[in-house]
Amino acid sequence: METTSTSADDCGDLYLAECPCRDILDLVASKWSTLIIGVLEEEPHRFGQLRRAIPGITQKMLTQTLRRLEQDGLVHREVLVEMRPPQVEYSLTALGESITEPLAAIRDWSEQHLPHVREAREAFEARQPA
Amino acid sequence: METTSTSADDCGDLYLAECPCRDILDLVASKWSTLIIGVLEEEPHRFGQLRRAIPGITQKMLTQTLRRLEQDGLVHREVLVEMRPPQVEYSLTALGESITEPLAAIRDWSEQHLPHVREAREAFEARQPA
DNA sequence: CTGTATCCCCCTGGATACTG
DNA sequence: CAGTATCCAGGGGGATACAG
Repeated sequence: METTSTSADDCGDLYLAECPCRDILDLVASKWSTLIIGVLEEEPHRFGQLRRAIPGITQKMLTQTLRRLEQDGLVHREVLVEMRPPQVEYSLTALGESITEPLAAIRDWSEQHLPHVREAREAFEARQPA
Repeated sequence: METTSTSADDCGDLYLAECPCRDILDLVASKWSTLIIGVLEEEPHRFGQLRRAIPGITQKMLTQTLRRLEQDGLVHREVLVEMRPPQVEYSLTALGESITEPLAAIRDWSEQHLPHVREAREAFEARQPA
């Protein structure tokens, strides 16, 4: 593994199949991760608040995705009250905050180019009658 | 996540569930899309060349992913020879080239922060004995 | 309120065989 | 060479019930 060159086999060359960025893409790719990060980017949320902030999500997926984000060091989980009813607050770590920028890059690209993608899709359908 | 001027609900507010960037994330997220884009970023490739350039991919996924990228206007498909054996060349469109930058942002983040993610994972495992 | 456990469906994606 | 068609296993993720 190279130290400084940022070249060759870490992601640039043809052999990107096991490239580390796949790890991150898988993370970011998951439907809910980005939504959760997007919500936490604004301010810390408790479990129920997150649930309400993200309409379609199930408890299972919320827990599951939060665990993964926590495990990967992007989200911090803090138990506010040990008693019943429990209160748990989730917030972005510094690492988590840092990924919002690349995410924003994708979002910006989407906003900017989605119309073109839509056009392309229509043009494609026009060419390929279903 | 700012709600700047672009109408609130396209990606800015809490209601990002059906945000257009999900479309793009899904696209970009798919395991093979980024690999194919990464390869085509260097130079146009024919079908078989792509197949060889991306070790683990099956014909099915290559075709399928290429179709989608073509449909979304990111990849251009050109039939070089109508006869047998057929020759088809794939290349990035201008739109496709433009997405390589946000992709690079993610890749850069990965290279920069993956060690931290790894640390976080180990620390997490240490805390949560399986 | 914040989870865990279970069931189960469906879709992704792999393997394989066949066609123009 | 560049695909299409078919079969099928595995896992993601939804719905629901239950626990601390």
